[in-house]
Amino acid sequence: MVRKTKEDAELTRQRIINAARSVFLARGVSRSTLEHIASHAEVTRGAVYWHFKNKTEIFHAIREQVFLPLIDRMDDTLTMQGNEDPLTQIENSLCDTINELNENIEMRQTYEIMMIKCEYVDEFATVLQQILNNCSNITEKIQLAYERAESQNLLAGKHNPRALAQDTHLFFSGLLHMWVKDFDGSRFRFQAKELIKSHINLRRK
Amino acid sequence: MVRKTKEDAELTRQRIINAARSVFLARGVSRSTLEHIASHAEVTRGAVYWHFKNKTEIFHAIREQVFLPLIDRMDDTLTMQGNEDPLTQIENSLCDTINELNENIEMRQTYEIMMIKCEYVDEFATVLQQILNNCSNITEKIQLAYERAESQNLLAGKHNPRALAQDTHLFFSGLLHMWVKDFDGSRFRFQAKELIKSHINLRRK
DNA sequence: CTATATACATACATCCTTGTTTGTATATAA
DNA sequence: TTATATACAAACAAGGATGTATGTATATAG
Repeated sequence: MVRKTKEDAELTRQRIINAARSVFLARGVSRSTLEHIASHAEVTRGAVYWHFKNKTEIFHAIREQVFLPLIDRMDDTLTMQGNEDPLTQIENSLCDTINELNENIEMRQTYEIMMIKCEYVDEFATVLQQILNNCSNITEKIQLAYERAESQNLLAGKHNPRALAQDTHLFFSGLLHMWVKDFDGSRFRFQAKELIKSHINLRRK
Repeated sequence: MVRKTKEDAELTRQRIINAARSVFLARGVSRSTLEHIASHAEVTRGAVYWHFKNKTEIFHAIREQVFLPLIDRMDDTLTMQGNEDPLTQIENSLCDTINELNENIEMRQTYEIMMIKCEYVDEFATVLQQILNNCSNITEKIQLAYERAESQNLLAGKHNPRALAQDTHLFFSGLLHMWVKDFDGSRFRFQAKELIKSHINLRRK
């Protein structure tokens, strides 16, 4: 069969993306060929080349599909003035991300690909800058929350919010890396939320 | 020229390893061919195949050459009973690693390759387990130091050493990842030691 | 109803890359 | 001194992988 409607076409595009995510995860980005992806999506390389210029474009599509919404949500959780105190807000936003990783297969796979199934050279090197930029944004958001916590006199000791935010960000960054590497869940996944909780409790008065 | 003495042979072996490190760094592990490595080492693929079974073996050689001594040194710094207090001992051991990254080119390159220029699939997947094991060891060492700090009544608040050690480990793990990604040094490298210092100060009474 | 653009499938040409095999000069052991 | 193992270089064989070019059926616009 050929020539579907626009909806059909969009559907095969999505199937190619999903197939690519599975193949990238299993074989790594560089060892994945367009033939692997195509056959896993039950189409031919012709279809893949119709929807994407090359493998790199598929990679970016996968990345954006997961990370663009994620960044928005992270921003919301941290900025939203809920009825919790700022420290709990930080704790919840971190735990939410862990929850998403547990429940959202696409997100979990995408994280794993970006962290340990991809080589950041040539066309992929630009992604590193984007990652660093996102980190800066998140750290700033966390800092704002710590500033609110400080003004509400919730913090133990007299540490400045900037340093606290950077420390929290690095902690969480490390946690995510370990979470991903901990396949069987025996080392980090099972206690991720407790680690977050005690990290935040370190700062509580 | 052919057939050198044993010392000559060992020397070319080392040149191949050094060449591979450079090539891996520039092109990523999977895009690096044995021809790239050979020509960069000014030998032919024949020499490479003589010294190594394949690319994977070179990869492991690079890894072991840097990480085996590193682990030993990290152990020493943390276990050695110096005249500093345990918290300073932890701080110093982390700062030492940063110093090494700054000064030791091979180590810096190797870290970068392992973190962002390598895909952990198939033959490389086993490395993940080794990484997790190393992390466990280091965390335990840090925990012992925190226990000493606790018994010397150096800690602010009443947090258990295990949680503190895990938090420190995750923080440092995140820091190393960011350190590597921060090419121009504008975001993390320049303040890495300050970040370590304030992380430790968070725990100080 | 017809023409055209769309959404693919198929076929083709080219370039690497890998692993192995063979050749060879020389250090070294006997 | 000679035989053999060593430390490579050079040649060989074969299989992918990529990008493009071409073919084609059909939705859709006019």
